[in-house]
Amino acid sequence: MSYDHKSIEKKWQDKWDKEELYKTDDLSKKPKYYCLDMFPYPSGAGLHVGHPEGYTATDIVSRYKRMNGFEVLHPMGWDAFGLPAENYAIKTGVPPEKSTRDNIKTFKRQIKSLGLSYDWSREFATCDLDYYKWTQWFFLLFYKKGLAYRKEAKVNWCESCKTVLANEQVIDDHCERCNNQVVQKNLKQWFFKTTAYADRLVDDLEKIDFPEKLKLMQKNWIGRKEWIDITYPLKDLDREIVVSTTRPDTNFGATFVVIAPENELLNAQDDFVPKEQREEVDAYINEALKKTELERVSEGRKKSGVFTGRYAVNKLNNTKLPIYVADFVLNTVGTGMVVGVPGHDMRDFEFAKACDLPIKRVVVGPDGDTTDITDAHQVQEDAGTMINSDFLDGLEISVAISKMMDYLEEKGWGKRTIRYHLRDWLISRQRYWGTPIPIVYCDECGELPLSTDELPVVLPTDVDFKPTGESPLKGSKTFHEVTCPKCGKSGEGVKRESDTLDTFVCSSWYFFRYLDSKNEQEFCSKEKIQKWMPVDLYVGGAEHAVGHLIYSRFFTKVLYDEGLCGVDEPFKRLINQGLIMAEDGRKMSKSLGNVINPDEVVYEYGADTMRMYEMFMGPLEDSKPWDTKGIMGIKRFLDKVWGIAEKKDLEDNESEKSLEKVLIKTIKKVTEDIESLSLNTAISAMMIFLNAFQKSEAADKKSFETFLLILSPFAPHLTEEIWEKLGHKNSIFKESWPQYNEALLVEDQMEIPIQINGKVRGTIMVASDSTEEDIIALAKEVKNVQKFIEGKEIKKTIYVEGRLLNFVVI
RNA sequence: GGGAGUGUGGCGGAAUGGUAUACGCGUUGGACUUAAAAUCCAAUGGUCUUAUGACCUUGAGGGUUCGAGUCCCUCCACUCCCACCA
Repeated sequence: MSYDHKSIEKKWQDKWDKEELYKTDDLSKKPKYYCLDMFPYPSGAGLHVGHPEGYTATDIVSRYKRMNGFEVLHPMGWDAFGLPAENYAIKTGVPPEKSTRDNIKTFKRQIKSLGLSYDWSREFATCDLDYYKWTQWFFLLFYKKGLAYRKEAKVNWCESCKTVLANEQVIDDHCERCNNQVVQKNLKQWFFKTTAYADRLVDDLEKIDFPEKLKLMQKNWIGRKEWIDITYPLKDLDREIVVSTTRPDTNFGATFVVIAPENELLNAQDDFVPKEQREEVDAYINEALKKTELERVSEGRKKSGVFTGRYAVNKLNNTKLPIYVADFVLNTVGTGMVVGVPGHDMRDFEFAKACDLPIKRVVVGPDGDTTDITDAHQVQEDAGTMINSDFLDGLEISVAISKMMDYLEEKGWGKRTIRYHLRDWLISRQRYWGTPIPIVYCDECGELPLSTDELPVVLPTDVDFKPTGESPLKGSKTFHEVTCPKCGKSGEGVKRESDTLDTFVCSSWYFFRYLDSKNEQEFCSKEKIQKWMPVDLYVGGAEHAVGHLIYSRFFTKVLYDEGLCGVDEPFKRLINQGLIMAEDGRKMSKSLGNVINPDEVVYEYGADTMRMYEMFMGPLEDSKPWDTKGIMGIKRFLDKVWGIAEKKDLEDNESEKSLEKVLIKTIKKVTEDIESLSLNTAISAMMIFLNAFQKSEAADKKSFETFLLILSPFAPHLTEEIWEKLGHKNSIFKESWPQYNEALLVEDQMEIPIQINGKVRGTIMVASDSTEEDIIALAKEVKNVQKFIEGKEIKKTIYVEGRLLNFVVI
């Protein structure tokens, strides 16, 4: 018996809206629960089936928490600035503002069709003027605290499109749009000093409930390690160089030093490179700098380099190390120089082979090999015993590392330092569709921040989106009408910053704005922060592991230090939902034509079926393939529920004992499963109950109503409709979550499997209060058991209370 | 190259070290129907067996344990993240 999902779902969505059923009360005395989804980027493609997965999970938790007496904050908004809208504008001429607003409309309609219990009164988009005003305010806060600064950095540049490219627009070193080769260009750019918080970002991971996998990703990304800066005197020049390493243990095996082509030591003004080598070195550097990082890596790891003409002295053994310049060394790592130990580092080995440099063994091979290293397979990197290394001989590598560090520090030749893989966050973009940066440049006074009462800096509309090679805001006439905050001059010589902010800046604080989205005086009032932070549950994709989730933590820590927020971690618990794959097991993509449109599923089967199907597919965190046939299983389940409500013979009689037990088990299982977000097994449990209910001779109204309550967070429309049909005046969501009495689960009989040597040979039914002796005696009478113990010695008997009995025989 | 994870029926998946395959899909048979769909009932890991039952089975191989899908070791396959990071 199929129910009319279209009219039922529409009816309740309208009613919930009208009655503002999900509006959150800031003044409520109930305990708070902040349940948050990662807000979507409203793309032109519309909602994807991946979105409802996370949204349904948080919706179930929100409804469940409300029924458990919590005041729940469950908001939604739009991550609205970004590149796709700008690209669309370049292609079609439609302004980003227009296409973005249209997309938001579509997204909102689609999300609403799923019956999600958001408090829409708090909605905002990051491109709203009164949102990005506060994003600018955050920039000024960071600037004031010395956490925002400007320096030269490389950008990807496409000569034919005359534009800067984001990393994701560079495909295999070529421009996504025109396929032209991408080059690197230096520009002055803005940074946030995330590195200042590196330690706390690592250490505080212990305080929060994130997936271990994600914590590890963040740890590795921040990459805190102990290094040692070693000083090397130069030969024939009264100077020293500092080379940093995490592996000083192999330093007796050093045969050369390599320096990155970008390194400033190699500048023409510096006397580091002797005259006779100048030409050759410059030629090499020019070639190297033309290549992008990607190109440098992708050349099959072929090594090249030239001798600089200079030598460093290894004080450990007074050997001369020739200094080379080579592009496999990265200037951003350590001090931009590497000591080459070709015997025990693959890259150094390849380089030594390429430049015909000597190779020295200082670690014994795994098979006791102590011969000369001539072949790549002999190169050993991270384990083994030291040899040819003076005081380190015989030590394991791990021990040798700290011993060598101690020695170098004692001698005053080196100094331990903590270094990080994390770099400062490059936040400026040479783009139009983003938050303008509130900085003014004056010919007289230089770089100046605006004061906060001059905000917002409004994004102008008199802009040509077609790329010209410069930030689009540069060409606006109105935008640069500004007076210098210091000398008051205006006109020529006073200009605004024309870069915009990375959209990740906008999304680093949006979870604060929901708390107080209409506040015109502050980004959020202190009382509201005090009341609602931290977010109790945050659900979203794993792709934000080392981006958004680090930036948001960084922002919150800055606010904490500024005394504006009482907690220094924004998210108490985080869950990553897995990808939903296409039916063919591949990723859904437009080009493969295997995309499932949620609108069609909702239209055909209803929102409740769609919601429950996505929850039933498998564990929330796993990636799993879509199966259109599988939807029918859920559809049948909901139709059955409807069918029961339609039947007139639902009586107020006493429920059967056995059915009552199944119900208690179901409440317990669903309650625990929602808490742990194991929603697939919660649904199985409800199916088991429904099967039992249908089979039961005395299926009663009371049990059915209790079942509706636990089903309601999953299938809100259907349960609400049935609730009303059964004569209730108030919304089912105003009811309390059912409690269960576990004591009623105690059975007077229990089934005990009998094992012989761990193999089940029979089962017995015994009274629940039977003693071990009783059970053993009964077990020995089972025919099949006797067959296996006859004529054998029972060596040992194991009884696990209420679980099983095992005879060990020989 | 580094790090993390995953391997269970035809498929998605379930199992605090204690009766592996719950729940759903699919398939097969049956009921209802002139017929089909829908619905309902039954069966459904494999091999052997008349039945009772026996043997095998959680990627492969070993180990610990009275007992292993679960813990340990070796190997194989796949997935994700990072990556010339010194």
